[in-house]
Amino acid sequence: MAKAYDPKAVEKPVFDSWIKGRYFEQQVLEGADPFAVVIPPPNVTGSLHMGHALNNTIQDVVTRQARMAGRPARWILGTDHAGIATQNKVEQKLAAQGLTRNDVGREAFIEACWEWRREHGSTIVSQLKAMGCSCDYSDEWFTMDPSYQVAVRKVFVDWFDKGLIYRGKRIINWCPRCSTALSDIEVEHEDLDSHLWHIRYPLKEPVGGLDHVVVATTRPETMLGDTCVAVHPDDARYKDIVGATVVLPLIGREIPIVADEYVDPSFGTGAVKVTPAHDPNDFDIGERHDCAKINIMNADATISSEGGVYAGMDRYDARKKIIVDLEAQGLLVKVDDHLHSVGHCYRCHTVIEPWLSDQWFVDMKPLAAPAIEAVRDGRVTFHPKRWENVYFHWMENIRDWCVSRQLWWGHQIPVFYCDACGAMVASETDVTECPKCGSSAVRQDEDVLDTWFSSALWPFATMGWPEETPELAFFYPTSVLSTARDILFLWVARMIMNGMYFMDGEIPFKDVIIHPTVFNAEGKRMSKSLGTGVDPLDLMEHYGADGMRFGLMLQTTGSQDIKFAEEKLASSRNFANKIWNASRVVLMNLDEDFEPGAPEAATVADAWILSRLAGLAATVNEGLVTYQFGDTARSLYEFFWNEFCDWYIELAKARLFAGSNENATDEQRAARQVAQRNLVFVLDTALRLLHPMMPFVTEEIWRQLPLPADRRADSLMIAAWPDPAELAGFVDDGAENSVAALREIVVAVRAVRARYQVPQRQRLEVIVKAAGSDALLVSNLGEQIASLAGVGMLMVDEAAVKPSHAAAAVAAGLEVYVLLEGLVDFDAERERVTQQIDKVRPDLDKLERKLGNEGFLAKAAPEIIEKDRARVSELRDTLDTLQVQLAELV
RNA sequence: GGGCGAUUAGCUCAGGGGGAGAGCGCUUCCUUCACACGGAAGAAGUCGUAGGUUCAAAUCCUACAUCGCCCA
Repeated sequence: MAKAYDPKAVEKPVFDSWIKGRYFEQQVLEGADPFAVVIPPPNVTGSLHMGHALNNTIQDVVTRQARMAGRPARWILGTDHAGIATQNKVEQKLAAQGLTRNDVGREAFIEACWEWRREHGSTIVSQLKAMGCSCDYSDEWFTMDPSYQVAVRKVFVDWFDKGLIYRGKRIINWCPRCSTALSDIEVEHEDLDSHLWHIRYPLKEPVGGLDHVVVATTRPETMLGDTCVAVHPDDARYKDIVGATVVLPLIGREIPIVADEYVDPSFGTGAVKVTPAHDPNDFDIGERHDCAKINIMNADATISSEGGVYAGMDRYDARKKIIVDLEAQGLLVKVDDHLHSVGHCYRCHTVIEPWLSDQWFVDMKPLAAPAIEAVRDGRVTFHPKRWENVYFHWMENIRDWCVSRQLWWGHQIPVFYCDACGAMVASETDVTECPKCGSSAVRQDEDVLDTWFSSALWPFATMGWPEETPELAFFYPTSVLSTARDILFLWVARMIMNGMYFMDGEIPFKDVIIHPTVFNAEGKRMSKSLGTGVDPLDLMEHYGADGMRFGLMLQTTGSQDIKFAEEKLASSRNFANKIWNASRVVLMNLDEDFEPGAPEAATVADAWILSRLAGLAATVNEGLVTYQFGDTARSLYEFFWNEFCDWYIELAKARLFAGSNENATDEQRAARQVAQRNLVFVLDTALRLLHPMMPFVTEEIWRQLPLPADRRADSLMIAAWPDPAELAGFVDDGAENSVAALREIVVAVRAVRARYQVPQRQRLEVIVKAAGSDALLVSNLGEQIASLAGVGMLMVDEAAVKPSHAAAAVAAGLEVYVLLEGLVDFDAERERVTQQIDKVRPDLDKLERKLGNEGFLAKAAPEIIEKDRARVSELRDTLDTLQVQLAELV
């Protein structure tokens, strides 16, 4: 084995061996308890970012654990066709040749999209492989696969026939750059510093001395499309002018003043201009008062021919010009500063235009009801649970979903129109002849469906639905869905609704993990365009895949944000190296003829490490099934480094070395073998527990371990998960206490050595003052204490008196004297002991006061009182001892 | 406006009624035959502020402050 762990040398061959062994593939296994995960399909245009790195590590950890625990585990892989994003990429490519999609035509454009996907679509999959993700790479899905198209069409036609999908002229969110409608949740709102313009609208005829009304607006340019002015019906200021007529400035259109409950009298002037074709609330007001809906904007956000002299101008140029013109006419009353929430396209960040157009909608309320119930009654559980409230809030206020997109790349809406008789039918197969009149003048709707419409089918369409496949029967519902919070509505909620609707009310997954969002070290959103991102591939280059994975797991706590700490990856890389080297020392100390065997609690050290191992197995098991990744990673780290490496291996060395000596006795040889077997057993078990988080280094080492036949497997990833119940028999509180005492004494002696800079190789003489069971304990641990603390002579004496040339310490409640002929610095010792007294005394005082408190004695739990009494007695002993030591330092 | 989260050592974060913890960084010592990606020993915190509940609060409750996210 190399002296240091080299991820580059290990990862590729290990991964290839997993592929070769086909361990990632999982067939239907009737009668077994399946474990399935569907990957949140990454955008086919995308490359791996930190969110993916974290999310896929989580999925791999739970999948690997389940697989080792014996469940048939399948992690279903694939990508999303990402309508807008892919179309943008291909349009950019065309633009480089001076072409637009209209130049090449729809068919050629779609072919270019497929071409793009063939060239770039596997990027992210290869990156998942680099991470070691145990997805089933032989079963890769794409939301535009032919069979997936069948599923999408079936869903659309089913809903269409049941009236859950309808076409309507509504205000939708229009992205002028992408030139498509978006759903409400694809719009990101951002508060921008803007203005509230107060504009005077003259009345056609004065009413009761009033000759105008002042409206306040954040969007003056839309006035071109105003078709009424609204006030609140109870607003005394405007009571008289309701029903009067206003002459719209710049345009000259006569429009009415209406009274509507929607108007907030306290906002602005209490009078609002109403533009039904350019604002959803205005649309509703317009509907109630039967006002015209005048669309003053083109698809590219320039002013349409309805906009008079402003026609053809960009919306913001028109705004400037309109303000100038109003001011010139004396109609601009004032301009206030105003913080305005502005919607932006989630794909390109262009400001959204609320726009009146014909679109397809899904009626969500009937779909939402059972999906709410499934979370309410716990069939679906969110982790952390608080996300359920966010889900409920959105689902209970759900609005209809605009699913049509004016794009070419995507699932074309399977609705066919007959130009001869005007019939409209939805069909799972292409229609070439009108089913009503037989005409062949039939054309398909030109729009495509929202990408999320297809990805909402992911948990069952990836199992072959609508075919009744064995996979679907076996693996659905899936076990866990892990994802980022920003697609809770876009995807998770819709999957639950779709799953329940099309799978006979069966949920698509039982547990939903909403993992933290990874921000950069400054707490800012990671963004490639802003250069604030960190590339997981770079991180793996520096720290290895295991280092990156474990470093991410350490940071995955219940918090909703991670301020990315690269130093955690560095310590995780060091941890991988530590695992490597600990394994090296174990393997290097095995003999050619080593016979694997069961562990044996032959010494207190053995009993202790086996007890700790049992505790670790329980902790890790519990941690992983409850998705406590940070805690679990910490437990593994602490056990392996601070217990196994720092203490057990060091303790075992004495037996290993003594037993390998030429002159070793049979007894020593036997002890060496026991130590060897225990080292192998603990390492074997620890590697299993570590494997889900650090698959590469653990696999590489594990294959070199000589194991008993019943513990072998072709790969660690399919070896048995340690069963906490089987290990529970090793729990040994006595051994844990003994080793705790041993550690305290060793540390105390080492501290003296460090304080006086006694060279490592110089043996020390130590006296421990102890009586009764304490004396027995220390005597029994004598050899170990001696070997770990570099002690040449250890004496346990009930009546020991501190020699004047000794440094003293208190450890495990016992006095420890370290003999230092001519070395003791009395002044320094006095200062140190004084410091210790100053530290102990306040603790003791506090505890004594507590135990003198009658309320405490009356109400606290007996075991707490007992524990505190024991502590007081120990602290008092310590304090007494320290005071005696101080007095002797003269 | 409503909701959620965060505030603990210089930094990044655990801990969630009963002895303040880790990693990194820092100080001192050590190339001893697993590991310097290492070992040994240390220093370092009025647990955001103010109230309250309790025998007991970093931990529970209520306000407030600051930062962040979501919804309208």
